[in-house]
Amino acid sequence: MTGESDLASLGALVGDRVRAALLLRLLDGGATTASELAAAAGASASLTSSHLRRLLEGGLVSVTTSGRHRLYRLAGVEVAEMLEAMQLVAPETPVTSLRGERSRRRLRRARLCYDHLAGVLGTAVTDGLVTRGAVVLADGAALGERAEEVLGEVGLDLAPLRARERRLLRECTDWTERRPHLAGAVGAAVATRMIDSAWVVRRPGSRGLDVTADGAAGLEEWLGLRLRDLDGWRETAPGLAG
Amino acid sequence: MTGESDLASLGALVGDRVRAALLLRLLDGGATTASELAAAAGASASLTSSHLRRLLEGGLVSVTTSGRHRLYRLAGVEVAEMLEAMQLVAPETPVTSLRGERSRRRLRRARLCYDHLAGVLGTAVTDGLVTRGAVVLADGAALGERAEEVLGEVGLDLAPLRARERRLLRECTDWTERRPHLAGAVGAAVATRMIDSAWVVRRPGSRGLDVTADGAAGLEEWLGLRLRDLDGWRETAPGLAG
DNA sequence: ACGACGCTTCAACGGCGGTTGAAGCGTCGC
DNA sequence: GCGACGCTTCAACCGCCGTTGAAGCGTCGT
Repeated sequence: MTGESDLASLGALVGDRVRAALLLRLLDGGATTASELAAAAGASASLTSSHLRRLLEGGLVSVTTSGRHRLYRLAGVEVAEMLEAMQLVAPETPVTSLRGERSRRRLRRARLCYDHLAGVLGTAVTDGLVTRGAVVLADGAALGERAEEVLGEVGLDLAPLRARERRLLRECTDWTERRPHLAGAVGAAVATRMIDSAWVVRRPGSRGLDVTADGAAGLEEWLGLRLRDLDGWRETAPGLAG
Repeated sequence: MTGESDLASLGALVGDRVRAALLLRLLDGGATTASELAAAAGASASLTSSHLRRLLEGGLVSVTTSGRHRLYRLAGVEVAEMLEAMQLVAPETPVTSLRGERSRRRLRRARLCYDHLAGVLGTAVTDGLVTRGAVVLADGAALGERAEEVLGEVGLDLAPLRARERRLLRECTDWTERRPHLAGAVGAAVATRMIDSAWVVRRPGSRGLDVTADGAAGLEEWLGLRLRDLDGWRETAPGLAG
């Protein structure tokens, strides 16, 4: 019993409706105010505050105070990875409303998984990188021969990434797609690049993403991706923002 | 809220002292009787039974009945991976007793992580495979040029593994060592081989492993591993069984 | 400086869930 | 077949934790 890791208290920490909603909301990797978190979790300010305090004490989130706002974020990559691993096991909550169904589909289409792309878009970009020889997913995950070249086309330089101690590539099994997508330093860099170039924009108050017209064009040129043709893409309304 | 995965109920399921102990006990990947699980969790038979029922309903464990015994095991790899991811985040329970300290050290030294090696032994074997060019951990995880040859030396054939749909290589960050070790189909095959050749033996009632004299000799010959010289190995008593 | 606002703290309530012990049920050994 | 055994089920108790509403505290606008 003793000397083991304390799974029980960690599980209990995640095992509350409100706290789980807070963690999922924070899974976009951003810093979020307490009030926005309250809204996202559908809970009162006081309740949210007490739950955030417990998440803080449990080391799952960190906080930086900025003026009269307190910005919460996930405590680190391990927390995000843990949440992803849990989502892979957790059953889906039944969809009750039309709103819920729409937001579920949007989330499935494109979202941030802490710092990299996930959803249909995430797996498609990964597939595209594989096709173009930038990434190899045969045995495990490795950089392909054309990695420098392909990533360079969108202005990504591998050198600074290699310098960091963080693992370059990591596979992350997508919760909705049940297929691997690209994570690690390279996955994060690709996501950052796409946000910076406004190929995708964050959907306010969610970890969901919208692909812009620029993004659709850019992805087709860069990786030969035709978003419209992807499984699970057209299920929803237009899908292009901006 | 709706359309998300139900993290909360999953967390709550893990978030109980007894259930967490049961899951950790099952993390050796084996099938275990209800009574042994009760003993491991330090709970009464009836209590254990009710908890196992909930784990069953939650899809975390599966059961096969054999005579008057019921054999429980983890429901799948995803569950094991989730538990590993959680252990990486969970704090360690404070060690209270001498017994606890000894078992903790033994666990740290060598154990099964569902189907592959973990602990000091797990990372050391992984390092050895990297050194010998069977595995590359530079960017992600991939087979090295000498994979066939090196694995062949202990009678492992990659062909049947490739045929399976399961990913060949996966990195699994070790909870105690905080470093990657080898998982995936290859990691599982290596562990199975070592158990079959009696290089290591399961410690009864635990996921801990003991290295035999044969194993120590074999590992030195195969990978040039000198167990005695490993960090964290000699902290404990002899360490050789059989 | 004043009030509005963002957020936290506190005390009190209510209910879910863990725990127990005894009874029930099927399986194995003699 | 009988009893021992492995395991599960049930009813009842009890404690903890999530929830609420109001009060407190620091920060920002004017």
